[in-house]
Amino acid sequence: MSDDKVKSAAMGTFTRYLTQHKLRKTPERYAILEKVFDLNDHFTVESLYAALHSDGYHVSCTTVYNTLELLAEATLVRRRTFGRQPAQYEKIAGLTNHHHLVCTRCGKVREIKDSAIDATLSSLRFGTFRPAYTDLYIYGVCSRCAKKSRASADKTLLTNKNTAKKQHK
Amino acid sequence: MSDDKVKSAAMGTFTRYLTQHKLRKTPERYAILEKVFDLNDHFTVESLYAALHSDGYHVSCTTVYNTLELLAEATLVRRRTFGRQPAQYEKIAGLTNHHHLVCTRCGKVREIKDSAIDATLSSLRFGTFRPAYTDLYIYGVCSRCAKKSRASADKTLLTNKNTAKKQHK
DNA sequence: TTCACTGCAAAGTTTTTGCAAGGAG
DNA sequence: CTCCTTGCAAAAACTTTGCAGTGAA
Repeated sequence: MSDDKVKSAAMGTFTRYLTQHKLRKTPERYAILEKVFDLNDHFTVESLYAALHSDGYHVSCTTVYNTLELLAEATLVRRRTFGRQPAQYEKIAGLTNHHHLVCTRCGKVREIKDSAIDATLSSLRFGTFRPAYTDLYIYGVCSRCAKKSRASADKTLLTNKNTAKKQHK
Repeated sequence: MSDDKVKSAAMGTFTRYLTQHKLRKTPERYAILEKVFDLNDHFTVESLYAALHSDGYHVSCTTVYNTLELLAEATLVRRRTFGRQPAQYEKIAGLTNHHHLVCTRCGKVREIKDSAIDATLSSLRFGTFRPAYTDLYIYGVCSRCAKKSRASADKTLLTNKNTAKKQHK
């Protein structure tokens, strides 16, 4: 499906959602939806807000939050949180499915694709609960951090300062 | 493995971690670790703080945050975030593996167990990245919300007030 | 003795809320 | 014409930071 088709399908879904819930179809809401579907990766409230403004379109922060919540309820956008960073959002349709490797040491996130996981996940059924999409985080230590800790096991005195600082990060 | 064994293993790991990183073994840190391993489910910084205080043990909020971060780095505790709620923590060892069904409508979380998923997940390998544990969230609409929305599709006028209020939740 | 750790209070950051003005239905 | 929405500013909620005193090594 082309990006444009994905976008217009999303607009249709959103319109239906708004109608069904007796909510208003305001220009702000559609402007935000369009922008979200133009972006091809994660974004935060702030970056979306900035992107809209740099397009010369003024929307308040409140409205961005508001609309993203609606879009999330309409299953057009997902919201995720990594560590203690601000919430990240991304459109649901039109993105290839992916999962996240998160380093517990440095917080770095790497995206991965794995069809075996996808197959298992998409076959899930839970009685009355209707799954729409899933989120998988795999925590561990990235190679860089693993190497670092192997190194520090030796030069104990030198790394002293580093480990102390880490604590307050 | 019994709860006590799990706990003392955790204390051993923590001690090793502290030594290796040249950090101090303070009573506060061990008190927090013990409490964490006494709890058998999710907790927040606040509930842990309260639990310690009701035991008559005074630790500051700062120290709780601090120590939980250390425990997370030592892979003894995991940190997760559901929706916009405060971060939830839980011990890693000694809890049976489980995943979460999250309702995108009302935010309710239900724990589930599924050995097929566990099998797939535990077999994962990603080159130099060493997986320690995983986190799976399955989003969808819970039966209660599904029923509610089916109902509101009809009695449009009556539900008007409800949908409006939801927006600012 | 040293300097990492604790606790408090103050500051930050992200997100939510109150309210008046505006515009969709 | 109604009342849902917007935008601003103020408030809230959670977390981090600065600093002085304390205590682990």
